[in-house]
Amino acid sequence: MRELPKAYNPQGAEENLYKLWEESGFFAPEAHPPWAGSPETNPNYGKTFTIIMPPTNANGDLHAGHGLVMTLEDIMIRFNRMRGKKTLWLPGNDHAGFETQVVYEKVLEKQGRSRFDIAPEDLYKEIWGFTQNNRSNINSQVKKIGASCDWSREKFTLDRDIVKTVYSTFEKLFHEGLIYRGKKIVSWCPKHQTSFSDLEIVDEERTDKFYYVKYGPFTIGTARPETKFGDKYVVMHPADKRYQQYKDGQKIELEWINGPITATVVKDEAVDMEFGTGAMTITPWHDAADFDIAERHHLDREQIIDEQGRLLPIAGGFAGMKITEARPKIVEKLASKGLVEKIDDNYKHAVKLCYKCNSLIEPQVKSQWFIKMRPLAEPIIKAIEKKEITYVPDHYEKITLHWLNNIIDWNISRQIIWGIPIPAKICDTCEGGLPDLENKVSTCPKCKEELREETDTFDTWFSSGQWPFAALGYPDSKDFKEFYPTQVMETAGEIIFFWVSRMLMLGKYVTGKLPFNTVYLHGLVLDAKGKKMSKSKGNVINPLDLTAKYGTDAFRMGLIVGNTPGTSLALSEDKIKAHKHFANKLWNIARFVLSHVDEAALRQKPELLPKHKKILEEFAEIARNVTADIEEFRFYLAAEKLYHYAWHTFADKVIEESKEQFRGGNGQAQCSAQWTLFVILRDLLKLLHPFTPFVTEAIYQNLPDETADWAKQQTLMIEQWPA
RNA sequence: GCACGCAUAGCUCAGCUGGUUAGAGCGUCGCAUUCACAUUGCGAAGGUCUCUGGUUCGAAUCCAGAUGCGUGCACCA
Repeated sequence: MRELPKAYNPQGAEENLYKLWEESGFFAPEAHPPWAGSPETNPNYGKTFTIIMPPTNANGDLHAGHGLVMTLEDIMIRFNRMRGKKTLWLPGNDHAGFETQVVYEKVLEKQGRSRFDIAPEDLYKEIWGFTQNNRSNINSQVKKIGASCDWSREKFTLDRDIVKTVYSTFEKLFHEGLIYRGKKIVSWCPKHQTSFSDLEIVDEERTDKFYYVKYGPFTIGTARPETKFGDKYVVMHPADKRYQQYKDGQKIELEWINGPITATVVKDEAVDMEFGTGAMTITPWHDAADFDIAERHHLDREQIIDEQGRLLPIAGGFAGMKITEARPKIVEKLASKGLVEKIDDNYKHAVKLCYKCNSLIEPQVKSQWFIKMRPLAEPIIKAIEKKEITYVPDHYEKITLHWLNNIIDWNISRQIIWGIPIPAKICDTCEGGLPDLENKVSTCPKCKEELREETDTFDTWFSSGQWPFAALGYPDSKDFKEFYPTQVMETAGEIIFFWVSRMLMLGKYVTGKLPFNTVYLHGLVLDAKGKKMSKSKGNVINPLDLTAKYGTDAFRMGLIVGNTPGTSLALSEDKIKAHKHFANKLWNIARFVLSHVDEAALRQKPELLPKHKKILEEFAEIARNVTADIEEFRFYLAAEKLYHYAWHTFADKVIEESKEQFRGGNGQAQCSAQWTLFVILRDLLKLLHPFTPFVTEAIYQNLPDETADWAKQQTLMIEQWPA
């Protein structure tokens, strides 16, 4: 008979429990509990289970979404560990290039400084220090969530060996013709002063003015008159009857914004005859569709707007103006020359914005490094079609296929200092470039000119896209050989293209094997009202406040119960509170059982009453169902079933009815009840452990040391799963 | 335009392969308390499962369509 304190106090218990686990050494896959060491006692002997933790951005605190990641992955890890698999959960941090630089720019801003005033190497050192501080901070927060990951294998995306792997991938891609340096139109953020890939751009529907402007004999439509200074090509559809008297290549003299120019007629099928007047002029330097037309017809292109978003000297009197202030003035000038035919005030169109600062994206023509994605995507499309990858929820399969089938080349150049430098030399004459890992090449192989060192860095996703094999020590390490490919990639549905799909492509390309065979995607964690959390809205919920208030187990249950994969979850404090009650209920269940169980009596299995046999059978059924639910990633159901069983079956019925046997004082009935209650409590703790590791361990540590058919382990974490 | 979702109690959502009176948490109302637990227990109210049609012995669940909401991608002179 044991006496537990009246209420469970998570605040006092959790830190020591985590320490107990960590010091036990069982976070590492090498350590196996006594029962797991042979195929006779462990049906999963020799099997591995590996999750590579999505590397946490080393630029701030843990947020609620991280809480969900850590909980989901910890559930899978603890479950598989208890099932006897050699289980590895590899933690890591991401330098998160652009994201971190943006965060750090805000830090600088507060100090009245700017990144453009700091020498690049000094800035790099500062951000390095910043991320190192954040790393240790974040790791301690991850521990508070209860993550049972192997800290001895923790990696950072800027570790020397990771960078080496990233470099060799870059070189391999280049030599196999899959990376090229090309002068193409890219999305440029005038605020952040860097180019992006297509994924960092968001669209927004806007209503603007649409101007009909006379262009010689034509009327052209435009929403951006400020880009039109250099327009010297007027394009129409070859089948457009309205313009059939104008021939492709025909020159026309006309009066334009800053005086007379010679325009050239171009016929191209990209023009939509239904839109505007069916005639348009093009600005290839600042518009992707125009760029394509210019490419097809080998037309000149000229920069009109500089990197800061100001007009260049070609704009004549408007040079130096920001485009927004220039626009009305330019329209005014056009109008004064009688060139504005009409203005439509209600033109709805989508504009492209920087996903981070919502600045208008100004496309620019730049020489950047691109990856040809088509050849990388093909094998993944085939793998998905052959069902070599399981998506949870499965509709992500279609979403991925749709994206892969329409994939475009990936710009991996970023004009920021915080990142992995692109190890290459570039030629300012031919604008080509080549990898030069050992700094050996000095003249351009094509034009024999002197090369200069590339100053751009890689898109962070280029390195994190290689994370599973890089973090495991590809190609020669023992870990890579033993744990790659991994089993599950669990991450946010939001980054399915950014990260998951690119990991599949780069992993398959570099190692020949898919990096994982199951992709589990969770939705967003929203605030209690269902709104996206953001610092500017001030509705960010700090997970550590909640764990401090209600206990980590309650927080974890609040994130898991009722949260189906792929759908977003409104994080309600009430729900977490309810699960604090659950943790306490569990504690009191244990309090009752342990105070009614005679340890000595457990050393011999009693003859069980038929009703107790039936109760144990029903419990075994629950255990089997829960096991199947976890194996099939229905954590929300498994958690709910256990919650329900513990409270409304075990406590409300089994325990209540057992009081009769304890009151009766009948020896056999009482022994049968004791045995039944104890076995269910013990095995219920095991089943609940992946979900609520702390309270279950706290109770476990108070269990008797042995029974007729069982001996207590060092920690509940390494007990054998009861189903 | 193409694609992918969602629609169930006042609120937030479950309902896994179609099968008896559709569930949970929170909220509301009532009752109970020295006996594991007030961080509690018991009970109640509250749902034509968006609509229409179909498949089926049987549909919240499968199929088709409609309506509403959301998301991604593309176009956007």
